[in-house]
Amino acid sequence: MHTTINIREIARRAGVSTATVSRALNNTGPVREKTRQRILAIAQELDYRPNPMARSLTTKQTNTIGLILPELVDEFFMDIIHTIDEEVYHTNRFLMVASSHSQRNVVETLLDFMGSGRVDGVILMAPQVNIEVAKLVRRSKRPVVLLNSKNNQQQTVSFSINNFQGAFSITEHLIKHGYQRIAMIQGPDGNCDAEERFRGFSEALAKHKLPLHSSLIVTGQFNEESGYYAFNRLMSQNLQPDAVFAANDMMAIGVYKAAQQLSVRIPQDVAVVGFDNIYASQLLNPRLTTVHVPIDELGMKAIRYLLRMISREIDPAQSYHEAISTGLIIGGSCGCQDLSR
Amino acid sequence: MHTTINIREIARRAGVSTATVSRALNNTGPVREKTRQRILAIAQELDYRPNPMARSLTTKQTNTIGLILPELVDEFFMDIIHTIDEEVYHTNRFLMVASSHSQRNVVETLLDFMGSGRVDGVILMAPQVNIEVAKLVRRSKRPVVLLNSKNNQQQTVSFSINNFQGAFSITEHLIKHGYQRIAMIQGPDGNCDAEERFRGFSEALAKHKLPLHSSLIVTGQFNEESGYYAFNRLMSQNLQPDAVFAANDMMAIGVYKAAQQLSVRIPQDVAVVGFDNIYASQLLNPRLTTVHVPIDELGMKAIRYLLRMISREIDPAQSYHEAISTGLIIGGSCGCQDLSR
DNA sequence: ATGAAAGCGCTAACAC
DNA sequence: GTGTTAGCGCTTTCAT
Repeated sequence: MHTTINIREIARRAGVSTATVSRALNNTGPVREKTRQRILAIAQELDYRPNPMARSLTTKQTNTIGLILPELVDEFFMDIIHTIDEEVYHTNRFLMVASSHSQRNVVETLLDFMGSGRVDGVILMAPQVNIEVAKLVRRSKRPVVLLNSKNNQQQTVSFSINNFQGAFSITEHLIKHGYQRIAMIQGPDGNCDAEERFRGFSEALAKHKLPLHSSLIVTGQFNEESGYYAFNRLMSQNLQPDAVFAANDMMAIGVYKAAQQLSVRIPQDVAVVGFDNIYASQLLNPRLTTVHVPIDELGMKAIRYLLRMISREIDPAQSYHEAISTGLIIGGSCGCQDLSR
Repeated sequence: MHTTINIREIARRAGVSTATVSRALNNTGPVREKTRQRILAIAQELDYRPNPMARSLTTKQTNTIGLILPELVDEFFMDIIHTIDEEVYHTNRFLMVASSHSQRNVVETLLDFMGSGRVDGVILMAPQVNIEVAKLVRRSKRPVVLLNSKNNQQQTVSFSINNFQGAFSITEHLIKHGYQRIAMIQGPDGNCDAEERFRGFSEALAKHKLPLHSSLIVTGQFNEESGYYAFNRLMSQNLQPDAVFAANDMMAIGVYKAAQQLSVRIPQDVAVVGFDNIYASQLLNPRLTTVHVPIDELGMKAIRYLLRMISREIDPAQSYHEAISTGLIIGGSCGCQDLSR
């Protein structure tokens, strides 16, 4: 088994110095055309591939992007990975993916990624970013782009879904249907997506002078199971809702399951709407009315911005925030004539 | 902004040599306990993190695992990533993810990952692995584990779903229902999952002496749209099926949509079954009868095996193959009493 | 246009 | 138990 071929070997065979080989291969500095050709030919023939570690050691560039997600489940996160991979691939870089296995660990993962120079930059999705993490991000030598974090973090770069606007619109949509007792199944405490969605909900109620019944507000965990239990709880009390806004589609699916068991008809007895527009939401019967989250756009903007920070085309110290608009997807679950089936 | 702190700085402050620091930090070789403590304290205080590139350069280990998937879409692949990340994380490694953006590119990605030593090993899912790739894998210096590839590749390590068995069972299940004209919507040509599923289907028919009508075999692309068109085609011909086996759930979803538009009732008019048991399949009405694919187990076995190859606990030159059994998920779409709703 | 040589930060013989 | 030193493979001044 032949030993790994390195730049010295190429240089030796071409009868030049390693410096020249380096210049020829990287198009950095002048090399006589003839020499260039010779070097390239030899490198080609030997299938030479520069050792990325050695290169990184000198250049301090890894050509690697880090992506930290809260969890590695759901098509939602898959879409993020997909979009970012696409962009990373086209710029000849690599993608490291990690999930923040616990809140404590966002910090560790971040440190491992950045502190030691394993990546050139990080995209961090952390709907529950705490102060410690925020501090870390601000101090980081490598650029970091935040996704769906509290947008009041100063001195950071972040992109997020306009949760407020989405929640506000869909709530107004329910109000225009004439529903009077609109319940909300909130997302988990401390999750800023959840908070913003709740804010959109309550401000829409306020605008239309509808009361906010505390008994109609329950908290879920953004998963199917909690939606299921939440709906059961809502229907078992005196004040029953005529419409339910689940803070995400997974919980809405739980609502559908519970409704079926309780023989509650959607939307005749209770209207249901969600948030995210996941693939499964279109399979529900009736199709779920929900808020479309342009996840591709989110990922795309984040990675493009990060790459420009890395190339210093944008000053990494400059803070920036952008909220991406959502859109309403009308199904039959809100009481509208469902056009999709 | 202070310059990056390195091992020399730690050594200087501790009044020892870099060698000692290295030994203390890595628990390799003897260090007097008192010295150890001092070094550790200083490292801690300065929040010192060894440069992984420098380390890799000497040790020839990257602590990074490469994962190459056909595409970065679907919960299916997300589950793979999830499982592998979990294991990778617990062994203090990192995960690089890439999709083989085109068949041509499996080769390039593989070469980039391995040839240059960016990763310690690779998990490659390539249902259409060609000869060029197979050769590459066999020659590779770094261990490679193949997922769902043709299991007749010699001298490789591979894990796969037992597609044959799954397809055979579910086809037999349909036969036991008494269906006589069972159609199959196949997966794409050259895809070995697809081929095996078809083989299971046709052998089951053969075993029960049922004819294989070529007009009842159509080819899809493993996506919803192609399932939709395939079903339309099947229903528009003289010989209409009384049951349809879609080679994966996504195509089965397409079948459901087409059936609804054609006012074909499932299972009264035509029974439908799928393969994969994706999340969405349980949302269909009636719930889809399908084959459960233990994707977690697949990912887990692959990564565990790979790690053992990397640690030389297992000889990487030794070839190995294991097929993971599937299970039947009974819904209402095959004509069985659906228990789930 | 090319080469010599320093150095990136770390590990691992080998010496003491 | 600790230090010296030679790399690992590459890029990059600085000469020439």
